[in-house]
Amino acid sequence: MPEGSTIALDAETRALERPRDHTRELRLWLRLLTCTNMIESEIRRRLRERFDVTLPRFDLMAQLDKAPDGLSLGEISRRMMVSNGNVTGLVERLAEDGLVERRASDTDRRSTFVRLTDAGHAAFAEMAAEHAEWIGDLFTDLSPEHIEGLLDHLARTKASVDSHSNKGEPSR
Amino acid sequence: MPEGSTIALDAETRALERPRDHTRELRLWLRLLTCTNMIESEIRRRLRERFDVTLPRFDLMAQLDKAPDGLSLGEISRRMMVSNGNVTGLVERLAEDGLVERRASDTDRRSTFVRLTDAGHAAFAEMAAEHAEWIGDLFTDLSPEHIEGLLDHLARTKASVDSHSNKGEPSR
DNA sequence: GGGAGATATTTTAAGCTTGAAACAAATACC
DNA sequence: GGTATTTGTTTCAAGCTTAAAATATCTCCC
Repeated sequence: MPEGSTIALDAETRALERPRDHTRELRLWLRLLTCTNMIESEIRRRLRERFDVTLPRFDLMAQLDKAPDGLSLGEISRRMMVSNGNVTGLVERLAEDGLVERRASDTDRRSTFVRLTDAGHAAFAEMAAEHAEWIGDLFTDLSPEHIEGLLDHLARTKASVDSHSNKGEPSR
Repeated sequence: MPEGSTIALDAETRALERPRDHTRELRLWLRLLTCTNMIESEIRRRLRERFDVTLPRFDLMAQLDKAPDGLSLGEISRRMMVSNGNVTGLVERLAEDGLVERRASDTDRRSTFVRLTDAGHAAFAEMAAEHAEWIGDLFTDLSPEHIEGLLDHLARTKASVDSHSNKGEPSR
């Protein structure tokens, strides 16, 4: 019973029937998820304990802090990788607390721009400083080489995921 | 003005006042989060489109699939790294769909065990097969060496995060 | 055996998140 | 110029998620 007895079409058929083994890839995905979840939970917990703020609120403020001229809701949504409707509610609650302010766009009447208020800037500056310490703290045991290696590996992982995601290609 | 003129105590004080630079660590955290979010969104989207199921439901079924004898709610909560109350509701909804069944523990009257029904096993098997393909697909561009390297790096990252998290140390 | 504390689960209120539907305004194209 | 499509946002219903408080049961230890 020689191995090469199947013809080309059979090989293709077999590829459909007997998928490759993805054990290592699954393991990698699981570990990536576990790492991220651990860090995220810890940051979330500390933000709540220390500043009584949620992670999504902090993330949104971080986006605005990097954009002094403000951002449209859609741009925030893209950068945070969350749905539009989500941002609407988040901004609404932050505005209630006086941390952000909304302003209609001059050029596009559909669009609303959001930016941090002075109070928002001050609050974020205080949180961001501690947040950076926490991250440094959690990664304390990692050498600079380890960090650079990971950054590189993740960049290539991101590229692979990116080019094999079916995102944004609905009906055409 | 020689550099070494400060005494030991000053060095320590200065360390408190001028925190180290955590730019690289922050960048790493951001990239880790982005990678995970991209993959998670894609998997979430495919699970919904293909099987009309949510990611948490899939994750819970995956835990039960690995434990033929069933798991207590608390054990599920630990393994999924989510709150107890979350699992209560998730199991409730899965039970309504006939995918899992609950049974009181013989030895501990506080505890409930959950396991997949036959329908649950069948449904999960179908989803898991495709899910594995998706992960393999997203990671297609990564060499085996890349994957192993990442697994190792992440394991050490996890260890660092683990030992610097203040989890589960309330009072005392 | 009885009380103190630990453990397993549920309930609750609040907030987060999503996808889909609905609108409104801008842009493209004929 | 007028229609068709795209783009920016909001609304909605459903589900997810959490922390904290409440309940019930178990275990330890004197």
